[in-house]
Amino acid sequence: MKILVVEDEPAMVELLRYNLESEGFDVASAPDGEEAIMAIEEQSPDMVLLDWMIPKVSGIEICRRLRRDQKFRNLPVIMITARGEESDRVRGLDVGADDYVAKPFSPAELMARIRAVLRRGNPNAGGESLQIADVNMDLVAYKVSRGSRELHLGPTEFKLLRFFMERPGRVLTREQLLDGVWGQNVYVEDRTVDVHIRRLRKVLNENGDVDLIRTVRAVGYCFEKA
Amino acid sequence: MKILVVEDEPAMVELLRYNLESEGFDVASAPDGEEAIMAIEEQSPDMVLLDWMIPKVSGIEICRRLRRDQKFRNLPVIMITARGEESDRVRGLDVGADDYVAKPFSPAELMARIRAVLRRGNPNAGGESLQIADVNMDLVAYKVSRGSRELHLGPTEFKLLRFFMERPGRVLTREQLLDGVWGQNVYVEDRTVDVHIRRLRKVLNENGDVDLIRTVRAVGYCFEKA
DNA sequence: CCTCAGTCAGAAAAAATTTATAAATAACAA
DNA sequence: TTGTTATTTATAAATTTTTTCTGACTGAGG
Repeated sequence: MKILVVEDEPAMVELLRYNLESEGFDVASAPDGEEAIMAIEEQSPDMVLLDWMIPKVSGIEICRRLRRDQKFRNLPVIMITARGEESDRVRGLDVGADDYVAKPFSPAELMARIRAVLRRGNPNAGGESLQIADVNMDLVAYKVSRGSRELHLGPTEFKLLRFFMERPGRVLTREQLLDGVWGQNVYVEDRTVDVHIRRLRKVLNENGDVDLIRTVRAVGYCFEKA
Repeated sequence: MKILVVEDEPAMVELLRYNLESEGFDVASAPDGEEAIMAIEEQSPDMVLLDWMIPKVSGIEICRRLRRDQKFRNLPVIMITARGEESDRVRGLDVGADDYVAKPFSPAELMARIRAVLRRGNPNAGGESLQIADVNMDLVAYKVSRGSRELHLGPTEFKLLRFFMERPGRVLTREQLLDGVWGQNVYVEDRTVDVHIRRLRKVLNENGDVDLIRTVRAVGYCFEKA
């Protein structure tokens, strides 16, 4: 779980880094708005702690941009700032921040808010199994079954199916699948996805079961919800 | 959008009701924990404003129960309470509340927090589907339906319809359509647009439905608003 | 060995574009 | 109005292109 701290005061960065690392998070930091934007693109953190008053591009502006960008729309953002005025708080939240913490803040409360925001973003976390239609994936035992039939999946097929089942009903592009299943800086061909889709289908539909994976031509694939 | 207010002081309920209704929410209320639980089951609100100190079953306990219940795991909860101590705030958030507001609070800030929490819960709200007349386009699942009938569109028809539905009631020239749907440096004949319009019409009006695409002679086509 | 990931290449399927022709509409003159 | 003509759009069929499917092959690693 990586958290990007966007803050220009080194002392504050260190305070946050210390607390976050104690909670087991990876921490990256950026001292100003421009670097923040680059860091978000490059490191794809799981959450951003964003100071309002930072050089170059303001926190508010960054937040607005993230919310407009399809790719980062759901990236959790907590705004941190010295401005405690109510109107500022309202503005911070309305611009799309997930939460708002005023300086000076208590580290324990900030950590609680971080946990709360992350818990929301990942409502599946904590769940030990996924169930879509008649397909069940046991994330603890790493076993998958369709109906009463146990399925044997290779590691990649497993991750692929999991990625699908965490996003049922969504059409996912090959690029999204490669990023999510293979990892972001892995170079493999687009066609590789096709092949694994085929293998997954083969196992999933061994009996005459209906195909739950829908091909959306020129876009990608979708695991059907119902 | 229905919000359940769980609060035992009538004056506070009225204050909240007034503010919420001004923002266009439906409001239900429950004076204690037991009634709250029933109200959640029966009315299935979209969000709960939960006072910590209420009779019978405490707010904390209700929150805990909701978080354990598969059915209500994702129901947004904002805790409201007189207790402003940091340890209480941490506890409120860690028990699974989506946000925490201490009394006395400013109505404007509470409303901003409500909007923020609802926005999160509904990441689909931000233009993930288009609806014009009885035609619905789901941009996440890539599914199009007219009335209750599902339609099958090829990639180009899909993009074309999307382009139209994003600009209902506007007459679009073939050139505009080619730029918008095909891309700006693609050379294809004008007639190609006609062909795709025809295919789109065919699918859209398979039943005896009225044609929503109006031909504007010597200009182009228009997707009718109503 | 055995399993599995990745690549490739040809087959198959689906969809896009062009072409040719028919139909519709507008413009205009009688 | 009524024909006539020119222009524009509709439609089906043919062709081409794009995209996906599929089986087979290779090599890595247990």
